[in-house]
Amino acid sequence: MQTSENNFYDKCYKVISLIPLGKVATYSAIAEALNSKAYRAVGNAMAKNPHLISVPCHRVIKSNGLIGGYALGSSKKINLLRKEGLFIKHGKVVDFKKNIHIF
DNA sequence: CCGGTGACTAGTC
DNA sequence: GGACTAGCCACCG
Repeated sequence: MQTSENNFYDKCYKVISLIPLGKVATYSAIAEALNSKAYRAVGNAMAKNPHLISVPCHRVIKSNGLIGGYALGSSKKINLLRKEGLFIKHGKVVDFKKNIHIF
């Protein structure tokens, strides 16, 4: 019985886990990868973040390049992204378009 | 079924 | 470029 591993949420986590280190993706991009436009639902999946450790949700940012939010605090998210080689300025990723991961 | 909610987005002023 | 509004989809009670 398929406990539950084919939901919209789990799909989000799966796609996000595909993001390589040093790269980022937008909520809309993830929704597109799921063949949907539910970028809001993607954010909901992160908000529940049952896989905060297993999934690099910190690599997910807004389409605007803003950091967005994080379960441990946006500051922690910025710190992690910086350690991955990304540049953050004023809460936004610098040249994030060059580090966007395309699925 | 319906209303409220959210780690969003695009458009307008 | 900052602030506000409306539209958007999935989940929960």
